[in-house]
Amino acid sequence: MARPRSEEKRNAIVSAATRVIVADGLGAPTAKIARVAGVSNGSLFTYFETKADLFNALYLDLKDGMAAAALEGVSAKAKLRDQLRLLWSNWTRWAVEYPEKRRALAQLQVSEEITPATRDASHRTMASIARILEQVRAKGPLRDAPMPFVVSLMNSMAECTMDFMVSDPARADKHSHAGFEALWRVIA
Amino acid sequence: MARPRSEEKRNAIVSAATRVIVADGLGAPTAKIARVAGVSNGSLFTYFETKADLFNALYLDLKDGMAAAALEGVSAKAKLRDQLRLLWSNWTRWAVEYPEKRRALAQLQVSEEITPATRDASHRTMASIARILEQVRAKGPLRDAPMPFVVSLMNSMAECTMDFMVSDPARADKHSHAGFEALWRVIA
Amino acid sequence: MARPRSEEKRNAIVSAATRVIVADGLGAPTAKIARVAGVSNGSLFTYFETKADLFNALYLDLKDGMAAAALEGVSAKAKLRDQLRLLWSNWTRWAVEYPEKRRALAQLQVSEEITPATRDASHRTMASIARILEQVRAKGPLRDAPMPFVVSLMNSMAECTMDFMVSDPARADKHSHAGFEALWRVIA
Amino acid sequence: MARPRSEEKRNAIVSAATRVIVADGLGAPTAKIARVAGVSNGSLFTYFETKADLFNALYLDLKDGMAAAALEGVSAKAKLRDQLRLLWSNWTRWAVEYPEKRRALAQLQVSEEITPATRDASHRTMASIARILEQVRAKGPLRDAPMPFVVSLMNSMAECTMDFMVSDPARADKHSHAGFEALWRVIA
DNA sequence: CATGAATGAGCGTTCATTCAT
DNA sequence: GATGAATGAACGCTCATTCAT
Repeated sequence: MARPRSEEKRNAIVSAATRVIVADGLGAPTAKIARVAGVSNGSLFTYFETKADLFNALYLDLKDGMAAAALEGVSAKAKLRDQLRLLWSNWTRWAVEYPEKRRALAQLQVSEEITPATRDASHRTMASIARILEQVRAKGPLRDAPMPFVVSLMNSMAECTMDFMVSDPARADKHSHAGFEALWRVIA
Repeated sequence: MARPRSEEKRNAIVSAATRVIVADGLGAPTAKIARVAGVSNGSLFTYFETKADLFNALYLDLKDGMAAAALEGVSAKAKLRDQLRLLWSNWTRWAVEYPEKRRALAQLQVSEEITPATRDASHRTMASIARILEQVRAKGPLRDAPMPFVVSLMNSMAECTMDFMVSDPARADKHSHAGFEALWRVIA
Repeated sequence: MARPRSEEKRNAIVSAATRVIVADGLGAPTAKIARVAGVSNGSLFTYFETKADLFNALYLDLKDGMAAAALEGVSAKAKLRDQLRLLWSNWTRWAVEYPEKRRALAQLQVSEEITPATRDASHRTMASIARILEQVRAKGPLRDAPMPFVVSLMNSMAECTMDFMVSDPARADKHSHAGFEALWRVIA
Repeated sequence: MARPRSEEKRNAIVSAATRVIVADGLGAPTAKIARVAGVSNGSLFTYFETKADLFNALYLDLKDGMAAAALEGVSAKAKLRDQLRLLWSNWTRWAVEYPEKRRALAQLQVSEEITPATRDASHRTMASIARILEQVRAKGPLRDAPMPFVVSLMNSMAECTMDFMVSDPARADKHSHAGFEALWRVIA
């Protein structure tokens, strides 16, 4: 269909999708997402042609938001370790602050509905993060490993760290720190 | 007196489920699993009461198989690093050898159908692996981190490693080695 | 704004259900009811949430129609015996005129799907009839029997009468008359 | 199939069917009936070729038992009114004593599975009862009504009476008496 | 464009009956 | 004959998507 009218409505749908996915999984009916968003089930399809489209858009939204949060205040002028440390701390804090977004993202990550194109796009969004990582890696023990491998490693180490921060919030900072040090040992 | 339940048929179903899940995801129709297994759709339900039961059983089967493969030939008398290295090498080789099992397992891992009880049972199956890891950790930098955190880290680092081994089989050994060294740096 | 729910469609479904139940019993597939009604099987469920809901609604519809037919032209000013006689005659004529409705109703009556709430509601619909009966009973031999017992008696005597009117239509009036006289002897 | 071996097993099935029907309705699985009877589901089908056959046999069994109970001690030499009174009292007492049998019978009565042949056979079983009724009717107000009509009337009046006896056992005798007097007024 | 009714393919599960043991 | 596994048609209901209003 044509371009949707109301950005507001689009956002309502995307945000409802996040909450509904967390509650009901990816099998959640589009009708429920629409209801939670406060729009009719028909309207959902004027904003997203298919359910898969909605999920792909949501995936990108979440990834963008996460990357933006992670990069907040990270300056290219700072020392590399400090850049990465701030990045890591922003990132893991985001996860604790928006557990729903993270849960939804985790579900989408493994969904077959997310197209390769979408995954590609999300890599572009993560590019700034990857650039910092690249510099750290360049002189470390993984200097010969493919970059995507290193990115994956960082991602999954971050996931682990976030899981423990979320499940044990009292020691969230401690877990975050331990995770960072582990990462640093891996790549630097 | 009557036809006994056939272990063979049960295995056919479990194995068909593995293949069908890889092809069609967890939403795959039970009827298709039955067809691929060469049994009637009704028969599937004499071996597994519900689709979720089948998935839980499959999850356990796969985890057990994976753990057994990983522990093959690992001797408690060997040096710790050698124990862990063999374990890692067995484990990652298993993933390359049975990519379908790994793909299915990955899907199951994030499924809401897998019950906490099943996850518990799978932890028990992984206990021997965890024990080795525990000894390595005891004197390393993560000596104060919770064991489940370390297990998670190892798991996800293994997953990353396997992904790259599968996608770039020519250098599988290299990736496996790099993964192991990274792990060692993290915990030892 | 959207297509409104169509009363016409609802009626088509209810009416189709009547006919299909007569032909196939209460086990009749909802899909067949939908087909006979000329709607998609999904549509049936926008008008009635479940098959049981449809049956409860149908039950009430039929009871209401039956009661309305029975009370047609019955005036509280007439002599009691004349009131009851007209009621009886209306009632039994309705049964002959709409044998399908009666057959369907008979099935529904014994169905476990009909909820107590529905049965209650149907009693309210029959209240006007019961009131007439009550007055007749008050001075007759059953003056000490519980009202529900008397209502039951009347109902089942009516059922018998209708059965014979339907199966032997040539003498329908005769049977109706004999039934009424028997009833009168019972209660007056 | 051939004639079944064990009369005992047949009875177990029939008796189990009674209980299961009361609990679960006519839709009860044959497997459950078999289990309650303590036989395998396959065995049920060596005693009754189909589920419908079982139901027809059960129907006849129940009717036979009911008729036998009703006729207990009824002597052709007694006065007609006394014969009918004893019959009625036996009959209604049977209903109170075996509420499950009556409930099952009520369900079967309206089932489409009971064949006309079976209904015929049951009439033959009720013949002795009908003969007494016939004599009473011969000189009463229904002397010109068809016998089946009168039998039906008596049946349904008995049903009503039993319902109230079962639901209000403290006054069972009173209800039985009131029912009998009503019947007598109808036919004598 | 917004709405929500309409559509119909699709799914998990049940169950009467058959058949291998 | 007894057993219970095997079979597969059948059913109620869901839901992504379309379309009339």
